[in-house]
Amino acid sequence: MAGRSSERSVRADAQRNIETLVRTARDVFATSGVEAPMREIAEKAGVGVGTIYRNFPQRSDLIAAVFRSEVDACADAAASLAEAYPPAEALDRWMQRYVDFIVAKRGLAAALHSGDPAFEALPAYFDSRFEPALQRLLDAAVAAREIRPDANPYDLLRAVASLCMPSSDGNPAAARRLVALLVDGLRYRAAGPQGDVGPSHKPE
Amino acid sequence: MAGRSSERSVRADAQRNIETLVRTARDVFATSGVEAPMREIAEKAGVGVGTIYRNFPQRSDLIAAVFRSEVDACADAAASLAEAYPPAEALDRWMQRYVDFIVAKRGLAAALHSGDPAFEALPAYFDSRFEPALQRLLDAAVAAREIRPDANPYDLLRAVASLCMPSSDGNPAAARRLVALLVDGLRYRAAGPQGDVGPSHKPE
DNA sequence: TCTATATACGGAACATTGTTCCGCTTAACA
DNA sequence: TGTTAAGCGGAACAATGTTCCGTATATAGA
Repeated sequence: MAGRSSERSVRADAQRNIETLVRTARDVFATSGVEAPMREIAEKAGVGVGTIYRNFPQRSDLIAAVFRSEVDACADAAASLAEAYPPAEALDRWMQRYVDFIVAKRGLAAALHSGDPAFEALPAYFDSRFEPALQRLLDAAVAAREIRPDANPYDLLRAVASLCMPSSDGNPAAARRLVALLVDGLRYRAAGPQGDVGPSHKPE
Repeated sequence: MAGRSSERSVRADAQRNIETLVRTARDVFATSGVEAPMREIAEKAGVGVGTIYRNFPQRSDLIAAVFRSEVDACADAAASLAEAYPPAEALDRWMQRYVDFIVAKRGLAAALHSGDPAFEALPAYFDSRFEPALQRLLDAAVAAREIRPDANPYDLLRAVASLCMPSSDGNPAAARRLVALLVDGLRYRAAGPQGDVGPSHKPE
C-alpha cells in the first residue's frame, strides 16, 4: 500500500484494475446513483467482486476514492484553465466547472454525512485541493486588476455550493446563471463603490 | 388512513401499534442510526415485521412518519411555550428546542436528500409547520416590543439550521451558543441603530 | 529464457437486511 | 355469542454487502 520500494512493486494489472474500477464506479454512480450494487460495478469493469474488495475493503472506500478522484480532476482543471485563458476568464470557466462538480456529486455529498468513518477525511481533502486552486486563480485575476481584491476562496467555494444546493434539484442551468452573476460581481466594472458585493470573510 | 366513517373504524390494536412503532422507530433511529434494521424495530416494538409493512409499505415510509411526528412535536412546543413564558423567553426556548430538533435529526435530514419519493413532501411539511409556529412567537414578541420587528421566520429557520450543520458534528453546545447569540441579536437592546443584525429577507 | 512464488483474480458461498405471503388471531358489530 | 374482515406474526424470498479460497499470472532472479 505504501511505496513501490517494498519487496515487490505493485503489479501492473492491479494498478490498471484500480484505475478502471474508479472510472467505472464514477460512471455507474452517475447513472444508477451511489447505491448501485457492487456486482454491477464489477461486471461493467470486467472484474470479479473479489478484485474490488481487494483494493477497496469496504463499499464506502470505493465511493471515497471516486470522490477524491473527482476532486482531483476539478482542482487540476484550474491549472489548465489558467494556462489557456486570461485570468478573469479562467476564473469564470473554473467556477462553472466547479458548479458542474457540485451538482454532479450531490448524491455523493449526501453520503458524506452518513457518519461512515471512510468519509471523515473527505471534507478536509476537498478544502485542501480547492482552496489553493481557487486562490491561485483569484491571485492571478487580482494581479491583472481584473477583479476586486477582497474575495477569499473559502467563502466563494461555500457560497457557490450553497447556490447550487436548492436549484440543482430542478435545473443546473439556474445554478450556473446564479454563479455567473456572483462571479461577475467580483469584477471591477460591477462594483463602483467598495460595497459589500463579493462574499468576503468578516471575522465576527 | 382517511376518516373513521368508513365501513368499520380502524381497529384499536392497529392504531396502538402504529403509534408504538413510530415511537420505537424514533428511539431506535436515535440510538442505532437511521439504517437500523426493520427487524430490530419490530422486535423492540413487540410486533412482527409484517405489522410494520402493513402500516408502512416501505422502510422510507416509516422514516417519513418519524420525521413528521418529530416536526409536529417541535412545532406544537411553540404553543405550549407561548403559554408558559413571556414572549421573548418563549422565543428563546423554542429556538433551543428547534436546535435540538435539527441536531438530532441530522441523520434523517441526510436521508431526505436520497431522492426517495416518500421524502418528497417532507420539506414542504417542515415549512408548513415551522413557519406559522415561529411566526406566532415572533409576532407576540414584536407586539410586546421585546424584539426587532424585521425578522421573518423563513430566514431565521434556515439561518439556525445552517448554524447547526457544521458544529453539530462535534458539540451541540457550540450550536446552541451561536443560536443564542443570533436570537439575542433580535432583541432591541442589542440593536441600537437599525443595522443588519437580524437575518431579514432582502429581495435582490 | 525459464522457473519459483508471492500477488492478484474470479466468482461461489455466506451474512445481513428489505419485502412478501399466508395461515392464524382477534376486534368490531349485529 | 357468532360472523367477518382487519390485523398479526414470522417463515420464506430476494437483493446486496462481504468473505474465502482455488486458480492464474506478473515479477524477480537464475
